[in-house]
Amino acid sequence: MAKRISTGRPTIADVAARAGVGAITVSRFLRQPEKVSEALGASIAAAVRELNYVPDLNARALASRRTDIVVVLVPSLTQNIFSDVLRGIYDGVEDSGLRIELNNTRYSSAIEEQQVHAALRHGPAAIIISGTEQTPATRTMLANAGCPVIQIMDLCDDPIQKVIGFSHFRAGLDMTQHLIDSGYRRVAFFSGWMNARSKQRLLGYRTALENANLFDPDLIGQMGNENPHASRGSIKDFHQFSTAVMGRELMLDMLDRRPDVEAVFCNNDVLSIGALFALHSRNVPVPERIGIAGFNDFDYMEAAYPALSSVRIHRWKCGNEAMMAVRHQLDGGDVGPPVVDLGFEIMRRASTDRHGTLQAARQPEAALSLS
Amino acid sequence: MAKRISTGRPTIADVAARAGVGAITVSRFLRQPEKVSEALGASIAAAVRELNYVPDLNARALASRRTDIVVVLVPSLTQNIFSDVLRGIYDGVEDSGLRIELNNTRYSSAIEEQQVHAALRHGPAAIIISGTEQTPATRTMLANAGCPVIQIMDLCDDPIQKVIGFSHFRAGLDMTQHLIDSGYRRVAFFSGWMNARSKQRLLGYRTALENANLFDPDLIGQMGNENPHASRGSIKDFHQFSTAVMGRELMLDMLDRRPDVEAVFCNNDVLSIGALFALHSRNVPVPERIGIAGFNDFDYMEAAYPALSSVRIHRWKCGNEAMMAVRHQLDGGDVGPPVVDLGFEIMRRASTDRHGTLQAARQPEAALSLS
DNA sequence: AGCATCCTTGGTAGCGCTACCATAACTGTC
DNA sequence: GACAGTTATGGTAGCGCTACCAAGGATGCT
Repeated sequence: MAKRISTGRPTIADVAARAGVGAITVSRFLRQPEKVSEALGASIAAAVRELNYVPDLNARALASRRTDIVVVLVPSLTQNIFSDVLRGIYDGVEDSGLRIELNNTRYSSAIEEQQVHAALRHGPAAIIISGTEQTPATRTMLANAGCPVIQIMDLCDDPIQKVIGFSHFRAGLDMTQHLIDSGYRRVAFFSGWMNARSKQRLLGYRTALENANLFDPDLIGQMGNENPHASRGSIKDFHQFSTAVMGRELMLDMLDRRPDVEAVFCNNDVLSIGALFALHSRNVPVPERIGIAGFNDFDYMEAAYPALSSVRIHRWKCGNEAMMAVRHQLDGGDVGPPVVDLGFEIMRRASTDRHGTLQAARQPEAALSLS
Repeated sequence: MAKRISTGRPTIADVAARAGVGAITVSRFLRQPEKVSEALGASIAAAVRELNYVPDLNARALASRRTDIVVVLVPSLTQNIFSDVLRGIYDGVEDSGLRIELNNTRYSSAIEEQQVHAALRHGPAAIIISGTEQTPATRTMLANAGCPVIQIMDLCDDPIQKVIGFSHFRAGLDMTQHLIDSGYRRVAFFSGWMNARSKQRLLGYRTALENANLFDPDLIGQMGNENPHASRGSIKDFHQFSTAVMGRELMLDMLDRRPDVEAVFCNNDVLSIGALFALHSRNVPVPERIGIAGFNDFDYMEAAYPALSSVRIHRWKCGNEAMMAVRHQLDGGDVGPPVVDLGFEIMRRASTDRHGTLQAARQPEAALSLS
């Protein structure tokens, strides 16, 4: 009778006995098969198969002080932005044996710090963290984590190890410039609650308008000053950061307050959908009277009538490249360039095509496609 | 010189030495403080604080054969449905010390089976799994997992331990009935790729129409027969299950094919948005000429013009109740009722209000709210 | 007082794996 | 053919924690 209840599952010692080798050789074969001769490898593989042996990950973790867990920290689960990033991460994890521990930081540095601290307790294989605005304590912990650390969805000059993302400032700047170039003068900015990255986009908006001598602070519409995620209370009547209802209300309010508004740049696509419906309800012609642009380029932007312009950002790619970088490093590869700029794309569609140039240009195409 | 490089972090032995007690007493104090006398507890707590001791989770896992990891399996990250469920789970995990390992099964039973198998290798604290359609092998593994197992987002008669969700069949049935009651006769059904739960909703739709002698298979519009998630190839040009563009195309096609169509029940809100824009583009009056209903009740349904009817399902609550049930069980509580039906709500809005009854009924309310 | 019972505390012996070192076998060089 | 250098294999000793058992002291009862 054993003193301790064992799992009953075969252990590495069972495999070693059956294959007639030392336990350490089995361990070595499982992790670095090339270091074991072919003959032994074959008999070990056979023993593993016959016993249906599966290594115990906890024992491995204790002995090696390293797990297979990639810790991912995202600020929010509400927005599809991060589901796309996560999809990229999951599509990159396949067949790697890595597991993903997902943490929700709720846009709170304090929660993020605590989660990083907790995560380091079990020696993660790697850490993927959203944004570049970590607290000094978090940065220090991450710098000393002893594993790959990838920051994503933003850019900065001094990443902890590596950052993969794009410039929110430039994205805001370029879309605003597009609106100006399309002939709109009084360009509004709509947003829900703003995080650090939203603020960069707002700064880009402001800069573009200031450069054109068109900036008017009165045209900035914002709802929801609190960070609904960071608070622990009132979980049930949870608020989202940006909703279509907010976009509608912002638009209706702006129409009343500033009927001379010519275009709105929405910090989030979902706001732009709400704004569009508000204009529909008031029979305001889009894009002739008022132009609309969003941010993120979710799929419904293209389907809208009129189709809505937006800034396409590479969410899936961002997550996927981060995971690929992690795997590359875990396989012994180098870190590569510390800053990877994935860029973005200004999607010019009917909703900002004030003078019908887009349609005119497209006409021949459409004709061709019908032939 | 130690034979093995230790972490350098204080261990339980260091704490025990400092507090002048046995290591096991420290361990006991950390896990079940009530079993240790107050005097010793105080000095142990002091030692923990002074040394900044943090237990090693991997060692704990190896010795106790149980981790703090709750394994969550969802079929998709694409749809906001599951981000809401996840939010509920995360809102329930706070301050529990539990960690979440998120797996994406891609609507594939084979992948799900493999992930459950892998997850059980590290003795999870609990498992939360979407749906009730597990393979026999998966069911067996889960039944023997030796930890709480909660199935969510659907119902069945024989849960593995406990199921928390709602009836997709009844939801489909009730919404279709609502359309019939609103005066629509030729009611279409739009869907993208369909999973088991979507099929239940379709069955509800069909049943309601058959009961009213109105079923017409020609009015079912569907796009995307493949399961884009289960395949491993072509990850980059990834398709979503249901998109607004699909909804638009389905609507345009239906208008051409069956101009007599009177209403559409979309299996997903995002399809209904596309359908609405398609009708806008053809100047078809909603809800007078054609009614539209969706499923999920995302926030933009209320903001649309006209506001879109939908089936509100309790995604957040589903995730949250699952997590609460897990914690209750881990704290030694009982499993409770094996089947928890969270129900759903038919949100009647302007898009299905063919005869203006809703508006008429609301008028007094609106007047009151202005006073 | 004597005995049974409960509660608190500690010692021992692993959990299943891998790091470190040692050894043996093989290779190539002069 | 002797030597160094390389490669393949194994033994030992933990990694840091907790399950199990035992012992001692306190309590309650007859």
